[in-house]
Amino acid sequence: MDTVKVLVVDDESRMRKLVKDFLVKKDFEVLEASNGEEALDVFYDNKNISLIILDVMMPKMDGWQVCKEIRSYSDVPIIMLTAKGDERDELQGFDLGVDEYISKPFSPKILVARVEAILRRSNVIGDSVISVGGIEIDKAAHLVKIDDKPVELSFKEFELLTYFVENKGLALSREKILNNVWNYDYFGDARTIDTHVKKLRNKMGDKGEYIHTIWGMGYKFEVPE
Amino acid sequence: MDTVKVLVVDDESRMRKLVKDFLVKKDFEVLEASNGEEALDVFYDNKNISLIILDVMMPKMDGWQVCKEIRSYSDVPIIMLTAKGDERDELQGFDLGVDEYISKPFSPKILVARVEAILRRSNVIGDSVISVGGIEIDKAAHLVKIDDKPVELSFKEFELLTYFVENKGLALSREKILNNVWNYDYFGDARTIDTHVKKLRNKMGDKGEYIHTIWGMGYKFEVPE
DNA sequence: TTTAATGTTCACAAAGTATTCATATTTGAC
DNA sequence: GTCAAATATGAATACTTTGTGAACATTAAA
Repeated sequence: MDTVKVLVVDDESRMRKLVKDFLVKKDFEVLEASNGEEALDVFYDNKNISLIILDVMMPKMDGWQVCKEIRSYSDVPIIMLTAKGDERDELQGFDLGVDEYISKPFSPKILVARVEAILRRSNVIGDSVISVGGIEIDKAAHLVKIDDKPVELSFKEFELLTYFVENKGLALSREKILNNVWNYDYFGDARTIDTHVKKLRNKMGDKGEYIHTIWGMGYKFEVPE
Repeated sequence: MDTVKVLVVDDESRMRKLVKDFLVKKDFEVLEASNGEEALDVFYDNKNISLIILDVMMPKMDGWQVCKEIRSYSDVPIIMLTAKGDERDELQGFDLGVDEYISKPFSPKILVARVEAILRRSNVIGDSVISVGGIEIDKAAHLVKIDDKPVELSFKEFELLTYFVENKGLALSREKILNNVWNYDYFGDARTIDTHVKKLRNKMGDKGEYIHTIWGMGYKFEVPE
């Protein structure tokens, strides 16, 4: 399986190093940022960051702002680190869509354990086979089977189908699809998606109908009852 | 939407009540068990329990055993409660597939916030579904159901209905509707709204009557008592 | 470097939707 | 009830979005 990328954001390099060392030991790939602005830059420049560990108190742009900004684009899991033990702060964090909230000082081992727990829950690690309505996606093997027959998909087609399946039942705007299957800074034509959807539908046979067009909005993957 | 079921397992009834009260306030349905064996019974007798809050120290069968047992059958999210602050215990918990680990004493509000965070991550709590008088609008899925039957609405119709429902009971002038459902710089005929209202009413069947005309003023969405 | 596969863009056809408009109907004031 | 103004309605038209095939660009493999 590919390495899992984690972005660690803290203004203290000592703290970043501490966290990084423990994550690297568990085979995570660690990216770093020393303030909020940098965090956003790094996040948008790298496509598949799986989790963000975010310090609250930072110069330029604090953790809350970073969290808000990122949440408007992405559902990536976020763990907040803070020195304060203020309950209201913590509740505020959860309202912003934070997944976990850890007070300094903390045990690095436990931080890593929580990272793994959250990634497990968000299907990033663990079972790499998703199966829905006769469609079987093996992320680790980069393989798709439909009704137990292998289907040859290109890289982008695979990514797109995986994104659809992982978000089944949800209406997905072209913008959202671009942000998640392509890079955030992709400046291409949104119609590219249409072309890929067309090819996907063709290759999927009957099951191509599971990808519904929502006119004026985007697409939705849905399996019949 | 259906209520979300949470199973609270603790041998102290005082503790169960505390947790239950806070969960009920947030519209969760709470089931209780006072020891490990009971917890398993309740879990297997109830199909759709969405999350388990599990005390570690209990007579008969402790939290770890319960967790192990349940994990061999189910991926239901589990939050462990414990009096100890022992790191090794906590790591052991995560290894067993625990999602969260909270030390007593804890803030009930924060417990509830963590419950919600985990359920959000496991896609149990979807983006809010608005439901009024038999009309159900799922914005995330871009879907409208009337009396549990899906209704096909066009993009504008969907937006218009959503606007009505989100402002039920309020008299809405055409100008206001134009500014909110259309763009502020929309330069078209206000009669356009009439046409869309007409189509909406048709597609809504009986429930079309919920959109009232306010003569000389605009429209109002209202459900009968 | 060449070749093959994949990804992207584009133009046009096809489908679906929004808007306008003419006419019918309803409403409230007198 | 009558009238004028407002709203409802259906059909025609204008517009937008999407599907599709082919050309072009890019990347990876040979």
